Amino acid sequence: TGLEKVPLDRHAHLVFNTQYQFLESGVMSRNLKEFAVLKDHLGKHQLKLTRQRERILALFLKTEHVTAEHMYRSLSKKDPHIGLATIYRTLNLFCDTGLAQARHFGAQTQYDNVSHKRHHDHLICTTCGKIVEFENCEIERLQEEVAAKHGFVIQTHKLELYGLCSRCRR
Amino acid sequence: TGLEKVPLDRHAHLVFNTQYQFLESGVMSRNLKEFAVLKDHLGKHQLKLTRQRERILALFLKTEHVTAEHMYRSLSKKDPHIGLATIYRTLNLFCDTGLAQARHFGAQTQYDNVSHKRHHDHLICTTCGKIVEFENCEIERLQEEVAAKHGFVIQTHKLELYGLCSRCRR
DNA sequence: TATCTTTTTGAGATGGTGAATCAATATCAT
DNA sequence: ATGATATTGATTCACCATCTCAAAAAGATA
Repeated sequence: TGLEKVPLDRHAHLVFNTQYQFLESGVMSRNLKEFAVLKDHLGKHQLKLTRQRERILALFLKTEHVTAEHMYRSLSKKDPHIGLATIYRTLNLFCDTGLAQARHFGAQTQYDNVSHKRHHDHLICTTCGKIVEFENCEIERLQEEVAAKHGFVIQTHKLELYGLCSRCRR
Repeated sequence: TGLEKVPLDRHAHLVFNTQYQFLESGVMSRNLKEFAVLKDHLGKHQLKLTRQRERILALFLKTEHVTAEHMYRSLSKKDPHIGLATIYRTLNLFCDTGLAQARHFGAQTQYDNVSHKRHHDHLICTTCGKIVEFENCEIERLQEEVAAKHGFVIQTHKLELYGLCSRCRR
C-alpha cells in the first residue's frame, strides 16, 4: 500500500524507564492496600503489571464510581493513546480482584470503588432524581439470614429504594 | 423497481373483525383488573387499544418476567409479522401504566409483571447465574423505616444479593 | 544486560440492545 | 362510511461493551 508503517513510539513523550515500579508513587503510597491487592491477583494469575494498569488504578481509586467512557476522557488528556478497550479490560480486571463492582445504570455500566466506601445503599426520588445514601446494619444482617436459608454466601448486594422525597410529595 | 408492491394482508390468517374487543377473552377475563388498568391509561392519554397491545398484554400477564427478545420469539410463532419495535414500545407503555417494571440485568432489560406477584427480591449466584426469589417482610419494614427517616415515601424497591450458591461454593 | 517467552495493548471491527424514522395501516369518534 | 389521529413494523441508527490481531511491553532467564 502507499501507506508507510510508522514505527510505534506512542509513549515517547513519557519519561519512564521500562522497568518502572510505582508509576505515581504519591498516589500508590496512599493506596498501598489496593495496590497490593492488585499485585497479588496479578501474581496468582500470571498477569503482568503494566503502566496502563497502574494509571487506571490510580485514577480509579480517586473516585467513588466511574464509567469507562468517563475514565477514557480523563486519561486521554495525559496519555492520548490509551485505548478504550484497555480501560474496559482493566475495570473488569478490578472487578475480578474485588476492588471494583460493576453496576448497570440504564445502558451504561458504572464501576464502583468498593474499598473507598463502606457498603451503602440508595434512596432515589422518582420525580426529581435526588439520591440519598444510607446504610443499615440490621437490614444487612437480615440479608445474611435470608441468604443462608437458601444456601448462599453473600459477596455483595444492591438495594435501591424508589419513592418520593419530601419536597416532591407536596 | 421490478418489485411488485404486495398489498398488506398480514393478518389474513387471523379471524378477528376490525372492531374486536377482548381478543383473547379467556385470558382477558382472567385478568380483568390489569386489562382495565391498561384501558384506563389509554383513555386518559388519547392512546388506542390495538390488537398488538392486547396480545402483548395477554402474554405478558402469563409470565413473571420477560425480555423483549423473549417475547418477540414467542409472539412470532402465532403472528410472524409482529415487530420488535412494537414490543419494546408496548412494554414501556406497561411501565407507564404501572403494570410492568423494568430492570436492567447486564446488557438486557427485563420487564417484571408487577401485578402477578408480591414484591420479591433476588439472590443471584455470581458463578452459575442461578437466581432464587425471596421475600422478607422484616426487611421491607426496615426499608420503610429508613425511608421515613430521610423523608421519603417508598413506591417500589430493588434488592439483589450477589453471592455463591451452595453448589458453586464447593 | 541481552534474549526469549508470554501477556498486554490499542485501533478498528463486531455484536447486540433498545430507540428513532416514516410510509402504510388500524383505531375510533363522528 | 368517513376522516382525524395514533400505531405499526421494516429498517436504520446510536450506543455500549467485547473481540481481533499485529505490534509492543513485561518480566523471567541466562
